[in-house]
Amino acid sequence: MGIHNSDVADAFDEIADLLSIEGENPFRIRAYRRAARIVRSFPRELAEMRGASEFEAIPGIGADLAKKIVELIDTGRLKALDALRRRVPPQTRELLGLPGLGPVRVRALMSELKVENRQDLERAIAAGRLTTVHGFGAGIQSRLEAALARRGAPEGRLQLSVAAQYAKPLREYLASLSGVSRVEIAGSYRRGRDTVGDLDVLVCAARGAKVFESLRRYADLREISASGTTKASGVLRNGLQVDVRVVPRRSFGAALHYFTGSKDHNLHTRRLAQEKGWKLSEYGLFEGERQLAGATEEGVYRALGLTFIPPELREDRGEIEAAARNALPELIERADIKGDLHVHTDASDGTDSLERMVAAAQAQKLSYVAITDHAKHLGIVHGLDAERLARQADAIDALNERLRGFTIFKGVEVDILEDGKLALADAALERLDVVVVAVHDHFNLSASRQTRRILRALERPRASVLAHPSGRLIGEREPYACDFAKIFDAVRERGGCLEVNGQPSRLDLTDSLIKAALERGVRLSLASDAHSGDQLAHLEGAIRQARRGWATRRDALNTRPVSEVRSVLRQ
DNA sequence: GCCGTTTTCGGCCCGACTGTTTTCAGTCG
Repeated sequence: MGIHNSDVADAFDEIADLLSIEGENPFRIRAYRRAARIVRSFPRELAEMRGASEFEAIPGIGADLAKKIVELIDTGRLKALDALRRRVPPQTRELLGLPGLGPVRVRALMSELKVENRQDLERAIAAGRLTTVHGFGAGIQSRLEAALARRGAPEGRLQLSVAAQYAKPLREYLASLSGVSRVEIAGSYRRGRDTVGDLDVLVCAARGAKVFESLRRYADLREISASGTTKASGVLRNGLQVDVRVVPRRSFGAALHYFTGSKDHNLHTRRLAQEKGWKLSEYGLFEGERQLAGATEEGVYRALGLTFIPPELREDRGEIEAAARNALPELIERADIKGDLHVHTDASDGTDSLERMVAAAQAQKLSYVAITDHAKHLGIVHGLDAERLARQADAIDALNERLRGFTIFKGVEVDILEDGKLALADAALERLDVVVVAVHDHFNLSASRQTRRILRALERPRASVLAHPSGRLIGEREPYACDFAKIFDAVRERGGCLEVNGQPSRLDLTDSLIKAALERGVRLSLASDAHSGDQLAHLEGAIRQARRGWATRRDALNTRPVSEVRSVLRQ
């Protein structure tokens, strides 16, 4: 059993929690949390790397944490964590997740009442002992009772597209209120992250109280948990947390910057301000009392000596340094996209005919589309065999004859079998323009077998696009274990493409893997993987994801005109 | 615990809201 990055991150998070309950130095705790975040989204498997010296080169990982990573990979354990668990009962962590309970109050519960987990807490409340502890009043008790009654874990993160269904109506409602001049959904929603934990809503208005009064009447709202003069928090009926912040016009840009995040990006920009002797907060950039910037985000960045940083890049992954050098990438946009190299029809598991998919692509202002129905394989519904694939190719040739200014590429999406062979023989692929290869089963092979399997498939002469390359399904399945660096190099060397799949539940590649791939010079294919005409809109998801991976127009094949695409695919 | 064209020691973002307070600590983002 190998150690994955998420195991390392989990260990660091647990250390941070337990240290906080112990009352350790908050900056030391922050270092562990930061390291956990970095490791969790790190594009390479740490276990595949060379060791301490390479770990130390990662910003945020120093000598001590590098040694701990080595120990965890080599032995599967961490002595420091084991010792910590003996000093602080590990179940106390679950108390930290309850509203109003932080490290100080958890420590008080442990020492005063011997409360170490949720059950202990329930019993203490039932016995009426909670309010005997200093700092615990009736208010906190009733909040805790409510939280304990709700049971289970708090609602997890929503897929971005699901969150959008709630964000858009809320935004419209708030924007319609009198006195409100502008509303933005900020946070990870605005950064285009693949999942959203809560909605951070920024409202430009002179007075917060009136806005919050109206918020209380919003039909989809379940409760308001906090409400002051500039800030209110509530929960929608579906459990989604909503934080609304009201700011005046002169602070709107600074507040939008602050509320968009990410946390690490904000900390970094605030440090920049500090170095110049200034102060950056949600109210603006200040030199003493004097406001230097704040009405617009552009103004805040400019005053800090930075070019405007698109929200998708704000993860403190080098964007601030790049902006200081005026070296940010010109991120890919919808208008750059000329075609889609991965769509399905009702010949396999799609719902629309070839003709309707073509019409939908034309309506999306695309100039080409590749029809890539599934090839026949175990578990694939209505997959095409060589004969049906040939008949579809005939139909596409005939339809291409009639089309003006639009091209249909003949393609297929073919399974990579467990041993790396393809589910169709090379001969059946020869006539096609685009061969999309993909893993659809056996996700749990060892990293070395999974890597060998995919590398072998990429050696097939006609394989051109590796679809949804990590295999992850958001909230359901993690990326499979595999040496992505080797796969990226193989794709580049054969002149193929890595797909960025825009299906809302996939968004695969992930942002950090896209960035890693581009650093290795790999070309992308941004694809909708549409199974119906209206799903061509999923291209938007692929574009957002590619932007988060620092992709420019030049990084994607399907920003090129049809002639160039054909020659690249045929080489 | 990390990090360094001011530093290898001494810093580490900043503000809102709540509750139990009587001037503020704790929590949250």
